[in-house]
Amino acid sequence: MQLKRNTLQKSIVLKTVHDMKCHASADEVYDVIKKIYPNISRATVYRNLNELTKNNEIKKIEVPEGADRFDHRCFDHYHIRCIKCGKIFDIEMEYIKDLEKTIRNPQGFEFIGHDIMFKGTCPTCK
Amino acid sequence: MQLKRNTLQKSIVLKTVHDMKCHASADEVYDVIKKIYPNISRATVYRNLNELTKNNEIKKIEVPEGADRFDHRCFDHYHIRCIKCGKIFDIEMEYIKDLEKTIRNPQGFEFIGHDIMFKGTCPTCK
DNA sequence: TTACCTGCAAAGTCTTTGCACTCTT
DNA sequence: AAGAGTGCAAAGACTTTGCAGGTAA
Repeated sequence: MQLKRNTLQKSIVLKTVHDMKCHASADEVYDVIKKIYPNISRATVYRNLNELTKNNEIKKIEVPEGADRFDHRCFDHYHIRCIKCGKIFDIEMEYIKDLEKTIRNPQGFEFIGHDIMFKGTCPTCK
Repeated sequence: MQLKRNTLQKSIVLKTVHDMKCHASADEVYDVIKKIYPNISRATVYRNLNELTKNNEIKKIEVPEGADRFDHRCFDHYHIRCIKCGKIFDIEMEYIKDLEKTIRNPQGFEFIGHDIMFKGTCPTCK
């Protein structure tokens, strides 16, 4: 499915995620956009972030401990979450394509993929 | 830290998680308890689940897509989440103790551990 | 006795949704 | 013109918290 229409709001959301170059939450994206486009609605930001994720133009990182993050890098990669500041960082590690194949699977699950989330302390918080 | 006091509520919460032998959410635990102990408060269930987690008597599985789950098995292990029914299942796979050691770590993170969450379809939903 | 725990209700965080209006196509 | 997208406010899902009263040690 493609974006059906090109609205100003959609392109601003995409551009903002790309420009931020970090793992921003929907609200952080919203706050940045609001400064240059004060009438945008939070709901519109959420809707567009989700649609851009579906279309693979950005990547959603789902974080159990808090708000989901949005990443301008679309390829699969792993993350670490700092337990002190809560920020998400990229991990420099090859994506393990075949991880699913190493699993004993007597029940017969159909695997689609996996995420690895490391926990730790970032250099700033250490 | 240990449980400081043994209250009826605490022991019921622990017993219920053990007896359920599944990856129940806090609300599912609450619903079961409510049948036999109708006056218990949801807040008490949440508080006790969190305290039991801290004390390593149960294990909290943090799920980005929904409510956290509580597991009676305390050792580290991985899970799969069915994208259709949302249920969590155990994965029969060795915990990779040394995963953190394989990471290029020029920024100098301090690693504490990791979680792997597989995605897929369970036998029932397939 | 006293500090911890409980029940209750309210609030908090993050996200989605219903609705009427607007704008792309 | 049609219907997809928007802004707004409300609601929804999940969880935590403040407070007054209750209870284990």
